[in-house]
Amino acid sequence: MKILVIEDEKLLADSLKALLEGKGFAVEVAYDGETGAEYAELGIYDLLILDVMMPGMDGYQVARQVRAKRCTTSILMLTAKSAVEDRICGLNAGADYYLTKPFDTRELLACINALLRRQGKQVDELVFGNTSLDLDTCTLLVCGGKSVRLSAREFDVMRFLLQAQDRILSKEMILARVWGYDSNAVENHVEVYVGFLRKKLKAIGSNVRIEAVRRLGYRLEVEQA
Amino acid sequence: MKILVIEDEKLLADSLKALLEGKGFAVEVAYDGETGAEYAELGIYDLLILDVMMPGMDGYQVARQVRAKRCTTSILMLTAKSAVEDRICGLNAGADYYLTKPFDTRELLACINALLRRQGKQVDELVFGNTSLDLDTCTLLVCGGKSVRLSAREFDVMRFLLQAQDRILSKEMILARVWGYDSNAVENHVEVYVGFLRKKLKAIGSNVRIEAVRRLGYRLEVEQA
DNA sequence: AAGCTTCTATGAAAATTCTGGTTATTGAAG
DNA sequence: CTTCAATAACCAGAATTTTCATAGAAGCTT
Repeated sequence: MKILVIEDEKLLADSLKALLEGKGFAVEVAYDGETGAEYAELGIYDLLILDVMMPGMDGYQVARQVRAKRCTTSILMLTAKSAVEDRICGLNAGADYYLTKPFDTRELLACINALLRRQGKQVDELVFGNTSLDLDTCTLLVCGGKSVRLSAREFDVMRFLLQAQDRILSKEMILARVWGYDSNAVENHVEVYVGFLRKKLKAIGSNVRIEAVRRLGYRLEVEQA
Repeated sequence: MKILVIEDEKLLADSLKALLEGKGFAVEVAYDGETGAEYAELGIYDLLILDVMMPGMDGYQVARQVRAKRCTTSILMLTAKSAVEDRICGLNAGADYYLTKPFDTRELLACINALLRRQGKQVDELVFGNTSLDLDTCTLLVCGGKSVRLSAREFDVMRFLLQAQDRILSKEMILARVWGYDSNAVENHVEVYVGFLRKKLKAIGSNVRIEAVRRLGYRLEVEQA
């Protein structure tokens, strides 16, 4: 995670850098608006922390220019100006969050997390071996390879297996979970669907195998080459 | 643009609703946390406005539950609690922005815009494949080609599909979003309107197909030549 | 009436379940 | 260490059920 701090007060800028680096971020600092905007437009940062009041180009101008260049990096505006008008101005200039100084460092970190969480590839994916299950599209895909759609029932079974990772799931458990506790489906249904899934896993070249564990059930396993 | 307000003070809730509807948003209100969470989990809203202090389930709990259900709707938290700890708690619970009462309506609107802008949903045109939807004229058009007018209902369905891009939308979700969660429309209505849209997409030579995903719903797909 | 929306009905398609038979694995007895 | 029942797993295809697409009629609204 790469953060650019644009702040003319060296003291604050440097202490921010230290704080954030302590939390594991890669931090760069620009001490004026012009260079800040220039760096920001590279589009290589995950977040900009932007002071409003700076000599030369102020924070609003930087935000507007960055946005005008279609750069969508999240912007956290940080300033001593606490008037409502200033906050509105900042948000309208393209900021994603507005925090007034003096700020609590824990609050700053919570904001940063919220912003990164929002843009972060909210990976709605379950993974095992080289294979993952996309929850949005019900698609099973091999890392950098083929993919295949699952039917609703196949998807439910696969998801349950992936959630269990390499633990063993009994057929009773799978039945109860996928078909429902009170359905009258029988264990053979599980066997049939495991069969379907094995076929599809093989078709896309997955290294995940559904291993049958006698008397106990099934579990996922990564095939050794 | 659909907003859900979760707020137990009827007066505030209703004036928020009026304010936002005046700005062209479709607004629904839940007067307690439980029903609010239930509605929110439908995933049909573009934004949740969430009060923290409510009897029963409070705002933090609602946010956490909604996030636990993998619902990524933006959350704007609104509350009288102004302590730093509360703001941190809200953000960590999954909120995207934290605003303290009393708030300036212009600031609220600026926040909402910032959040919606971030979702990339404020654009005047939704695009998929070679086809786009003009929000001003309710017109579906193929890049450099023909165009066709959509009826209001067709438009709502198409817009929802385009917002979801290639994610699968269940008929239930489309019903809730387009016809309203409390309408007595049935799933066949969705099927019928998908039929209409397919006809129009074909008529203008679009490469966008509305694929039916059995048991799960519909999704957009670009037709391979 | 025209156009949009809703409703109903029907055939088609696909997913799911069921069935019966074949193959594999286990554990105990020889 | 074999052999052999017994049990479990697997498979292919048929039967069933569910879901989907479409046409056309009916109802509204303007």
